[in-house]
This record gives sequence, structure tokens and C-alpha cells, in this order.
Amino acid sequence: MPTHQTASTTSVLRVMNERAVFGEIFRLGPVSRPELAQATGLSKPTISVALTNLGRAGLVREVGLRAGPAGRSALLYEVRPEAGWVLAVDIGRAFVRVVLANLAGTVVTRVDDPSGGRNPADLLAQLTGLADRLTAEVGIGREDVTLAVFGTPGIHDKETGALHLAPNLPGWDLPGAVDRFSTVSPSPYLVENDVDLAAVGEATYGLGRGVAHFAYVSIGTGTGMGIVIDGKLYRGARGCAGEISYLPIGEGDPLQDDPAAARRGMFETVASADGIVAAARRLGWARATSAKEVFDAARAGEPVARRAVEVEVNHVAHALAAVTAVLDLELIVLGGGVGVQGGDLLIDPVQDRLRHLVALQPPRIQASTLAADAVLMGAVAVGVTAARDLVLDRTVAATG
Amino acid sequence: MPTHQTASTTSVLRVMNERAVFGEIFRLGPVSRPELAQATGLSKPTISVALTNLGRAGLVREVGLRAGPAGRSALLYEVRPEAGWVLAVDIGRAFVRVVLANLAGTVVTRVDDPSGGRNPADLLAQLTGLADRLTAEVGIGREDVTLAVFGTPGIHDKETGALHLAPNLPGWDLPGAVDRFSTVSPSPYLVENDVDLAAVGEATYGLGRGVAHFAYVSIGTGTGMGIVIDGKLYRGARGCAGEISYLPIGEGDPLQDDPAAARRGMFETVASADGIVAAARRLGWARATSAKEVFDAARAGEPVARRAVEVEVNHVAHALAAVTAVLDLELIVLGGGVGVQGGDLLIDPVQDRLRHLVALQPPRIQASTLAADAVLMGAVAVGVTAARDLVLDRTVAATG
DNA sequence: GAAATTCGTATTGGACCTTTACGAAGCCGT
DNA sequence: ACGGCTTCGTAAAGGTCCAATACGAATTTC
Repeated sequence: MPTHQTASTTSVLRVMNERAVFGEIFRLGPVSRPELAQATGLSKPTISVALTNLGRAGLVREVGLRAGPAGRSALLYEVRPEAGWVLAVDIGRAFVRVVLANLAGTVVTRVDDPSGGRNPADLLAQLTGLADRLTAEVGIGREDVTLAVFGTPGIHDKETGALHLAPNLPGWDLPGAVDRFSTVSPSPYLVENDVDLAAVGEATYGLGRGVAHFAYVSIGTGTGMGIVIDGKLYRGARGCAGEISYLPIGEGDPLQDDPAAARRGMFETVASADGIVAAARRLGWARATSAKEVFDAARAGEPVARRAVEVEVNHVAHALAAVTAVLDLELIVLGGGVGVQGGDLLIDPVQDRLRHLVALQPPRIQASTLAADAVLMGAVAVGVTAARDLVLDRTVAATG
Repeated sequence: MPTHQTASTTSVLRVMNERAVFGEIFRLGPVSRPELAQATGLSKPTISVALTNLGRAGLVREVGLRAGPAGRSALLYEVRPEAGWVLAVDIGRAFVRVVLANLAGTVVTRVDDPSGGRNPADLLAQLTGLADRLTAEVGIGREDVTLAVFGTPGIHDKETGALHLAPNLPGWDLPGAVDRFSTVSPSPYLVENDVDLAAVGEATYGLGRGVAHFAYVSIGTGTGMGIVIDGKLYRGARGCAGEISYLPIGEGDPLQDDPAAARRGMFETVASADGIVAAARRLGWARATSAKEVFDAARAGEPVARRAVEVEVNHVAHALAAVTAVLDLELIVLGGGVGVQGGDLLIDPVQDRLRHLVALQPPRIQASTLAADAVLMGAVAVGVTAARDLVLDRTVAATG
């Protein structure tokens, strides 16, 4: 479905240019009129008009003077941070993390709260309380939030409002369950898969900056992948893109197995934290209880643990081989508990193994630098980008 | 890398609107001024001005009158087919196919020629001869071709001008080899992977019409996949996206194997035509020589052949499982010799098997309707789309 | 303290699009 | 066949927007 060229009247031009100016202010930070003229290709008077409008709408503000080597000093403009607020929420396994960020993308307050109830009512109550607390700290009300972004496990079905594939959130798979996020704040809100958000976080603040095509692969208690294509999140036809948990990776020969047993070779089963423990036990370490323990032992030179890590390397490499053959990425960032804590043991061997598995030039593989904050930072990034459009639309609506 | 908003001056508006009008004429076919006004949102006078300009540039022409139920009849406009010519070339294994299509996308002449030499000099000579023949038939010269599109196996490295991963085209992997396509016609040209073009063909003229995310999987003497995301071809970071030949699918346990042997399980090795024959032999049919033979025997109920097809189903299903887990597509079109000729035996079993392998809703799977013409039609589609922009740019350059 | 340089805005002019209005051209009934 | 109705195409007027030019304001350097 090709997006066709859009035709415009002159007044649309004004809006376009105002948007462009606002975008450049965002991108360049405190910036002078001549610089904006340069960056956008517009003339000085046009920039002045746009700034007047944006200023009157409260979206930008003067922020000082820049003294040059000679000549009159230029007034600098920047986005007015209080012009919009983003509430970003990471509904994690053990913790609910919430931050309030302003339109400039600065995180102003943050709270990490142990997960209360996981059923909708309890979780919503907890979130509402936290939202109240954070907004109060900043001196705004919940209704002043421009946009809320919720990062959840599973797949949000926008048609039915149900959350699929999220067994840890009982009750959320009922139709309409997700719509109840509207009770947390009266503002518009977005619901995104947590790993997808982590990918955006990594693309905005982490290792993925400036990389056109990359993926964030999370390995922890579960597995998942967020795909960024052309700098944009790719969700797939039904939002299930990157569900590598279901990659058939395991050692079994599916031809020999009956179909029902075929799923035992799923990537998530064999490669998640539990899978590592299971591998260690199978290899003879009966008392293994956690992936961290296995990694620590491997670092200490314990042979069985090292062998278990080898198995993990092989599984991860196979999954990444499939991803590479299909997507030909530039970079894969490894995240999640296993990915971050076991990164030092996994990255190089996985890269080696990958080179043998696919004859193509493999992607760079690196461990996430944002670690546990990736989801939250991704939610902030998504939220700020969307909020920027929202405040502009609101302004245009008010003006027009 | 976010694409930032672009700012514009008023005269850019004219260009934008002219483009939009041209695009709508393309999309809607013979169309009247009021309809164009409706479709673009522009006013009648503006449409008239745009049509005058486009007509003067030779890009559109009047084509008749449409009588309505009442009122004056409207003049109809359409793209002037002779305003641009696309030379589309499919460099296949056994045949070189070339067509000449006009800007309206109509294939005017076509020639299928047995592959002559595969080394650059011979192939280029053959292509130049064919191009001469076709253009002469239409009464134009080679220099009147707006754009040539070459579909080749392998990956075109735009930096070095070499063609990688195309063992059937010896000599083309040298730096600068691909640049010599410029000798076939003095016009601009594009070089695309054949399977990628087939995907575009299927997206434009085949089963992929209107599908946002889909892939074309080719299984024949080799294997490959073309990916269309958001209606646009996805090439990956280095143009290797969809190289599913390298998917590690085979039955061996890589942990037991030495790394050098790990590649024996590659999708291409086990699932291409030769792979099917090998499977049949391994299963006891020593005299099997071609995949077609195996399929025919399976249709006749021959047990070993049926078992070989089962093996093939399993391999294909595993590959598609990986693709599905990563990309979550709406539709997968099966093409290539095996995909088309064995489609009736493969599609349903593969879909069944796929359902067991990934717990996600699997994509629809269908056999290509364009069959052997997919690559060529894809080249036409790519060429016409690009040529449309080229002729417009040329006009704008001449006017401005 | 004057020259040089850069910034910001006022003014003018041009390009573009829309609205309104009206003549032209076709259908349909009687 | 002919008026009435409808739709099409264009002409004229008006409004919005942006660029170019010019000039005063502010700041540094010598």
C-alpha cells in the first residue's frame, strides 16, 4: 500500500514549517535564529514568525545569548520543558518503574516500586497512586500529563484491547482490559511491548544511536526481540514481530517427534534463565538454581558451568543466525538479565559461533548499556516523540 | 536516524502538488479534473494549472470524455505511456528475459533468450543486442530508455560495484563489474536481487497487492526470500536481508559437530531441488534425479516420494517458523521452481506444521501466481515507479 | 571610540492557492 | 426540438505565505 504524495494548500505550509522549526530546536538544543534558518533552509523572517507563534503557544522559550567572535549576540531558543509531560511506566516482573519526563526528555522524578498485585485492579491502583505521587512532586496534576506510555510484556491487541502472551499478568488477556489504563491518567496513552520499548530506548539513548537497522534481544526469565528498521519500531502484522521465544532451536529432530512435543525446542525454553539452569543440571550440576550462579561458576573456571555456558552460546548463536539470515542487521544489542549479566561470557563466543553458522557478515553484537532501564528509557523516548506532536497538534488546533 | 520534517518555500508547493496530481492520475487511470480535485483535495483551478504543465511536459494527455448522468462531460486525462520507457531484465539461470514497458506499466515487447555466456562480456553483449532489438521494435533508441532494471542473483555491493553470492555468474564478483551494465543502455539503471524483485512483482501484480507486510520465498535450484515491509522492499544493512539459504535448519546437533561441518544444515542445502533429490535417495530411492520427478511420484502415491515430500515440508516449515517468529507476516508467497510446481503438495502441510511449530497465528501461505514472471514483473514495477519520479524530476529541472 | 560584523525586523514583491462567479456543454423531460 | 437542470472549465479577485532587500541594533575588536 504505497503512501501517495500529499497535496497541500499554502496554509499547510505554515504548519509544516512551524513543525520543522520545532523539530530542529529539539534536535539542536539551544539554538539561534540564524542557525535555524540554516538548518531548515527558511529565511530569517520566516523563522522569526514561527518562533513568535511557538513562543506564544508556550512551546519554546528564550534561554540566553550566544556571543560570537564578532557582531551582535544571538538570542537562543529552546523547547520549554514544561510544555509537555510524559509518564513512562515499565511493568516489570518484580518492579513497577514509573518516571515523569518533561518535553525536553529530562527525567524529573522516578519511583521503583515492588510489584503489588498483578491483576488489573491492583496494578491499576498501584499505578494511579504512583502517578499521583510523581505528578504532585513536580507540582502538576495527573490531567496535565500529555501522554502516558505503558511498557508491558505480551502483545497488545488494539482491536479487542486484550493483552496476549503475558502469562504473568493474569486477567489482562480479557477484552478491554488494556483500555483500563485510561484510569491511570486522563491523558492519551500508548501501550507497547516492553522489549520493543527497550529497543527504542537503546536506539535513542544507547548503542543503537544512529544505526538504521538493529535489534534488541532480551534474554532473561523470558526471551524477546525488538526490531528497529529505518529508525522505526517494526511491529509486524499483528504486533508479534520479534517473538523469538518461539524460534525452533532445540536439538530434537522434529521428524522423529510427535507434533505435540515439537515445541520443546523453543528458544525461550532452552535459552532463558531457567533453560540455562536446566542445562547445567542435565550436564551434572544437580544443585544449580540460578543462571547467575552458573555464570559466576563459569567465570571461576568450573568445567560443568563452562559447558552450560557453551550450550547457551550455541542456542543464542542459532537464534541470532536465524535473525541475521532474515534481517541482515548492523547491530544486535543483548539485554535482559542473562544478556547483561552474562554478556562478558556470551558476546565473543556467540559472535564466533555466528560467523560459522551464517556465511554472511554477521552483525556487531554488544551488551546493553542501559540494562534494566532500557524499557523505561524507551517509554520516555516514545512518549517524548509522540508528545512533541501532540502539543503541536493542540497548538495548531487552537490557532486554526 | 529520524527523518526530520522538511521545510518548504511556496514554489516547492507547486512541485509537490504537481507530483500529487501525477500520482493520482497514475493510481486512478483515466480521470477527470473534478475527480482529481476530490482525490487530492486541491481546487479545480489548481488542478487545471497542474494538468497544463504536465501536458506541456508530455507526461499526460487527454483521452476522451466521460458522460455522466447529467451535465457537461468531463475531459479525461491519463499518463502518456510514451513519456517513459523501462527496460526490465531478468538474468535467470537458463534464460535471460527482457521486456520493454512504457510508463503506464504496459509491457510492449518481450524476449526470452537462452542464457548465452555468463561471464560479463558475453552477457553484456547479449543484453545489449536484446535491448537494441526491443527498442527498435518500439521505434525508439536505447538512449530513449528512461530507466533499466536488472534482476540478478546474489547481492549487489553498491560501494564496490561487485556482485557477491552469485556463483553462477563468474567474473561478476570483481569490483566494478556491475557498473558495466551502463553499457547496455546509456540511461540510469538499477540492479536488484532477483528474489527481491519477485517480491515486488508479487506485491504489485500478484497475491501481495494491498498487503502491508509480506515475503516472497523462492525455492528452486537455490533458495531466497524477498521482504516487503510497509509496502516497501526491505534490503537490510548490507542488502543481504532474506538470505534464508543460510538458515541453520538441518537435523544435526551443532554441539556435537565440529564448527566446519555446521553449515551442512543450511536451508538451501536441504530444501532446494537438489536437497529434495538427496532426501529421496537417502530414503531409498537411489535413482531419483529431479525434484519434479519426486513430486510427480508423490502425487501418484509412491511411499518413498511421499516421505521425501514430508521431509521437505518439515524443512520449509522450520524456515517459515523462523521467519514468522522474527517478522510476523500477514502472507508468505511461495515461488521458485519447487514452490510453484510442488505448491499443491507443500502449502497445506507446511501451514499445518507451522501451526505446531510456532504458537503464534501463522501467516497465510500461497503459491505464486506470477510463477516464472515474478522477477520480470517486479523489475517492471520497480522501474515504472522509479521512472515516474525520473520523468517528473526531469520536467521540474527543465522548468525551473 | 570607530570600524567591522552579526543579529533582528520592517518593507516590498512575488508565487501560490482558494473562493466566487459565470459561461459552456451535456442530459432529460415534455 | 427546446427549455431546465446539472456538471464542467476558467476567469477574476482576494488572501496567505515566503524570500529578498534594506536598515537599525547590538556586540566585539582594534
